[in-house]
Amino acid sequence: MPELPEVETVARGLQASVAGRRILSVALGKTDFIDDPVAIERELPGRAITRIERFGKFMLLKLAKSAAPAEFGSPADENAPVELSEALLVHLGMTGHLAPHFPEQPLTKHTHVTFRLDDGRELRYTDARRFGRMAYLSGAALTAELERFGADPLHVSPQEFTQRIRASRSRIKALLLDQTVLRGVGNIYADEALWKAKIHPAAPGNRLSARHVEKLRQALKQILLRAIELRGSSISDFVDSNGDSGEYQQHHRVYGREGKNCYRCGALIRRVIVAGRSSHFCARCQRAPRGSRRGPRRPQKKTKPDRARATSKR
DNA sequence: CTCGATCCCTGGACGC
DNA sequence: TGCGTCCAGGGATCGA
Repeated sequence: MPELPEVETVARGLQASVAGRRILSVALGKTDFIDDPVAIERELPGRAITRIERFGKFMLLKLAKSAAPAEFGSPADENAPVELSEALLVHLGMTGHLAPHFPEQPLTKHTHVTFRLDDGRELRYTDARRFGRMAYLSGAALTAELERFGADPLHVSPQEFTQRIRASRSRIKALLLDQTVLRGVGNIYADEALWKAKIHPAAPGNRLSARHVEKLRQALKQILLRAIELRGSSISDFVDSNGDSGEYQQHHRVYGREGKNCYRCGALIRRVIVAGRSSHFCARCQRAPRGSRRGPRRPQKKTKPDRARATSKR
């Protein structure tokens, strides 16, 4: 469940611990979560990690060709100050970890990528479920990839936020989770922000008042900033690049509190599926939108004819 | 345009 | 103790 605060925490840790290091070699394990494994093996060795930043739920390890001694008389250099942008994108998915280790530390299970660094350490990526993603991108491909994503909830202007939310009839919970609308928000912080702003997760974006939308923007930003201060939420196995847990899970108001009392009004916290995700909310504080009745929802209990093995792939 | 369903994957929780 | 089953969840994809 690494979302924006958790990824920010990890990125800051890596910025402090491995920025400036050069990658000497790459070792890959399972690669089905890597866009182009061959490109990783080919391009990364020799590159320096100049900086680590968060982009939505991604970490961007910015790379540079480390002082490949220019050949004599390579005139193009002046106008082409190195590849303007090349980076390794790392998405932690649900269970991804990226952290430096000393070579003598035993490899933990599910370690799929190891970058040997020029200071003797290894930057290791582990991911049990492999819901994460890794990709080496440069130039136009990098730009195009990043442009797919929406606004950063920490920096989006009130105007843009309002425009993005009210432009859609989708339910607000779906909009918050949609990375092309906002980048970085996941299930936990979406629920927390909606609770704080007193908005029902199933409310259509275009039916929210301007006032509610602005309240939501502020709630989201406050919650994310506070969560970053507390180094994220550790609910399953999240730890930062130092192996430390976050603390924000102790401040959750609705997430994971189904059946407990609302901290604001005392009513029971409920959990329903919205946009295919568990959504926790207070039925009293967060009123259901008027027209959202949809009629009695047929539970449509378990539909497991059998484990269909029809993989399509690609 | 929007939605639900399905799949990917594994570990942990739970029932027997 | 151990096995089976369900669930979690970000994101891609497909059909409705």
